[in-house]
Amino acid sequence: MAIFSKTCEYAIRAVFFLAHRSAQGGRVGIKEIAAGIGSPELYLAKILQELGRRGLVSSAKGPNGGFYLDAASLSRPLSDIVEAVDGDGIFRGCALGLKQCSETNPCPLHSQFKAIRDQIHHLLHRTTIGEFNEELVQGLLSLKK
Amino acid sequence: MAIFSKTCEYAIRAVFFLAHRSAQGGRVGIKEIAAGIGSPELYLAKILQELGRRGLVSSAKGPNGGFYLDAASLSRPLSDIVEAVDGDGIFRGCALGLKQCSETNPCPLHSQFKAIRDQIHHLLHRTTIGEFNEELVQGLLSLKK
DNA sequence: ATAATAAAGGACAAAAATATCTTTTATTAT
DNA sequence: ATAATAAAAGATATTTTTGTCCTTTATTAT
Ligand code: FES
Ligand code: FES
Repeated sequence: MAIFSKTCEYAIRAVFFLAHRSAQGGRVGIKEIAAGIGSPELYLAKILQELGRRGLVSSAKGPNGGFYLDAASLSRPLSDIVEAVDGDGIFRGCALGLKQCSETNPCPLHSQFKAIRDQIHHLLHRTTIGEFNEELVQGLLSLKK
Repeated sequence: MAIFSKTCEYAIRAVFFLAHRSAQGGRVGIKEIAAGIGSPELYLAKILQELGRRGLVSSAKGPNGGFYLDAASLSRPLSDIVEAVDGDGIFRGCALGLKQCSETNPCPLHSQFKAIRDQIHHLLHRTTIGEFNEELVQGLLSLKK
């Protein structure tokens, strides 16, 4: 098991890719994004459609069309992507799968895991989509392989 | 998405259940365990079979048979269960799904996530299977609902 | 207007995870 | 020895996730 679903991994990588590409103002076709992050093209298309519905990415049809991020999207937190794709289970769910995580009916791992979960939440909440553009441009960070 | 697979959640809950039940020396049938943690009986049977092969639980066939944990099992870390069921992805895998997580080819979330992953690893490694028996007996902790 | 381009949408397919069913094997008590 | 018990093992079924295909819609350039 990974922290995020595969779908969510693709979504985050794609949005990072888009962020740094559309910082220069251009639009990016699905083919280029998929090649850039190493994902199945048509599956990624579905994912971006959903993110589009939720206002996390923008797109334009026709020649010179493609996906892009506006300034508003660039400043949104990663947690928005994660919630859109994987829901809030990773933030609020019980580590051992109890119906609901609570202080009054805690599972054995509750107190320890709550602390870790909160860290994940804070990390994703304070990190914005556009935050890594510089490093991506400089090739210090990777979205592929 | 949750932290662990459903299979792994069942596995941990079942082993906790067994731990506190076999502290008094008895064996516990699969029906009772499944009812105790709220899991599908026959699916749990498969899971416990696999844990048995790996020496994490013990079992005996026939009348008065059932599952139990010996002293050795009680002192093993939770990470053994997690690795047996979910593999080591949660400890070593890249948050964004890159083939391998490394310092030389880091994804944008690498440094932040590595810290969190390490915490999860340490938590599961230092926590033993038998550790919560007292609280379970006292009903302070829950394995169901 | 027409043709070309590119995303949107709906239907379908394959793979993996979860769950169930049936038969076999080992153990115990009679 | 025999019958009853309970886990092991193997086969099958269902559901969810992941991935693909095909048609439609919107936009642009000619
Ligand atoms: S009840 Fe399990 S993590 Fe809170
Ligand atoms: S490379 Fe992604 S978490 Fe280390």
